[in-house]
Amino acid sequence: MPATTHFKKTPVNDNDRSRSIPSLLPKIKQNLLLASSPDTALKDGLLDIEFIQMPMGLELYESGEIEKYVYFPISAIVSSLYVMENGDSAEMAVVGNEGVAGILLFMGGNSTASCALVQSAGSGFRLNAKAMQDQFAEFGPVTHLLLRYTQALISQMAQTAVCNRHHSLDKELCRWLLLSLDRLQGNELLTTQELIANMLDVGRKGFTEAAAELQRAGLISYTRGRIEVLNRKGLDKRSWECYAAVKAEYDRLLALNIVI
Amino acid sequence: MPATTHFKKTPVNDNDRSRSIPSLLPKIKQNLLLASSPDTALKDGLLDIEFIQMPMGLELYESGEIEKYVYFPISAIVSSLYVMENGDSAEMAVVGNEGVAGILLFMGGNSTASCALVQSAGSGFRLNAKAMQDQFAEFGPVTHLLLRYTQALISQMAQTAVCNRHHSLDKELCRWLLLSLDRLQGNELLTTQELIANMLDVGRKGFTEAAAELQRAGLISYTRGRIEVLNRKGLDKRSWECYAAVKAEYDRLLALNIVI
DNA sequence: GCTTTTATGTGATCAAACGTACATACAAGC
DNA sequence: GCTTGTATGTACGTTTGATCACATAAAAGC
Repeated sequence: MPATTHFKKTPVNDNDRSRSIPSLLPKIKQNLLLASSPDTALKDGLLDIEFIQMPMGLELYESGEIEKYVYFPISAIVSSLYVMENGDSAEMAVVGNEGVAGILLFMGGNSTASCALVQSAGSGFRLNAKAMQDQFAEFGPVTHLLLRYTQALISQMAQTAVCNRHHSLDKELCRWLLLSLDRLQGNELLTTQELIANMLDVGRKGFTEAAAELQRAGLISYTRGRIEVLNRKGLDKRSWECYAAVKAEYDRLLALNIVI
Repeated sequence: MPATTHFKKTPVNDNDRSRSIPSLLPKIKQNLLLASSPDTALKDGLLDIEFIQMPMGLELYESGEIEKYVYFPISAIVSSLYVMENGDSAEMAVVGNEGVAGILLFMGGNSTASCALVQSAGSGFRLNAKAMQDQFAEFGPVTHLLLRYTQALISQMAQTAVCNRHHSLDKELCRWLLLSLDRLQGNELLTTQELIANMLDVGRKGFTEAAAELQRAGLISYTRGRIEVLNRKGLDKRSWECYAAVKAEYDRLLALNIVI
């Protein structure tokens, strides 16, 4: 896929809307949460699933709104942000092909206090709220999988909060880069520094310094709109356990490589 | 209850262990989450519930441990902390008589990355893990209530994270005081500045200044081990929406005054 | 090739918060 | 009344990051 599609302006691509589930199955399996769901659940419950493009900057939902869909990214990355009235915000969690955005939908409250933003362009699926809630209400394997995913997400939020509270920008950046990278193929991110800075709600200035610092240390290399990670281990080490702890918790709770 | 019991050192009081549920019912109803549960659920599912004293500083569980109990505070307040390997920590949420500590128990992962600490002494109930999980597995009104509570808790975590990220100490303190006060009777907190400072993992120095600032503004008044809130509205205003947003979300999701 | 837009680098100032160390003052025990 | 422990106040220097303004440099459009 050429890099230009990363800046596509069309909000959604409905071309694949009419495809039958069987033809979508290989793609569906690329979302690890969907891949871990029993095939029966996929066939019965996901009739309304739609394959969509998710361009960078697309707002999946705003705070306070009632959510109409949940989103299962494949190659896209979604950031969950909490935004205050005065515009102050903080990124709570990153969601990629390991999970689903819109988790609070099936917790009972219809709206959420956070908003979700496509941080890195790509594709994914969306499923309407009703179908998702029905699946959840089965209280079967899918329900338990979603609950464990929720717990993993909570862990990520907690770790993010501590990291925000205590660590300098460059450590935060290390954690962020690794978390994002895990949800992509390859070693490069196509985003501007300013976008990341906005995501973490940190001044671009401070951010630039942190990035420069990491580049000096030989851990990353960046040019306009592109950040390449050169040394994952180095970033990991530099982030203290902020990245490793989150990753361990995801592995433990979701055992993503194993189909239930 | 005399103030001295607030510093009781005995970890748990098993005196009431043998009481039958009916005789405990009035007390049970003091926890709003339990009060909102259908009576049938209380009678069927809570046979093993135990009334306990929760002295200040008691650690209900440590990070990584497998939880044996969940805790429903009545007059106690529990803080949920996330602690890193190097000791850096952050308070994620405050739990009082409106909720339950140990929420992650029924999410599927057996252990939790956070730990819980009694921040203000008092009484409460504990219920063994198995009984709690069985109740949750019924997937009835109690399950949905617990899920909504979880969502409220997530909102509190998110708001706390943003507040940590952006606001000065005195605003954080305002939020914290109000959240704690909501979970107590009266207008005073029996805690030392140092304990609160540890809770928020902020230097005692900075904390003292913030407290002094609030006292100068006539919002609180404190002496050793005792903080009295003089002007709730003032604190609310000063905390921006950090307190109000959390409170609104709890009210919306739990409608605590209404029995389901 | 030129201009326009957008991304990134830099510099200077300012406030908030940390760490450390020390000073004070209240409380409990004997 | 005295000592001891603990809670709180204060002062220093340092660091980090926020803010604003401006300089440079790479891409995009024509």
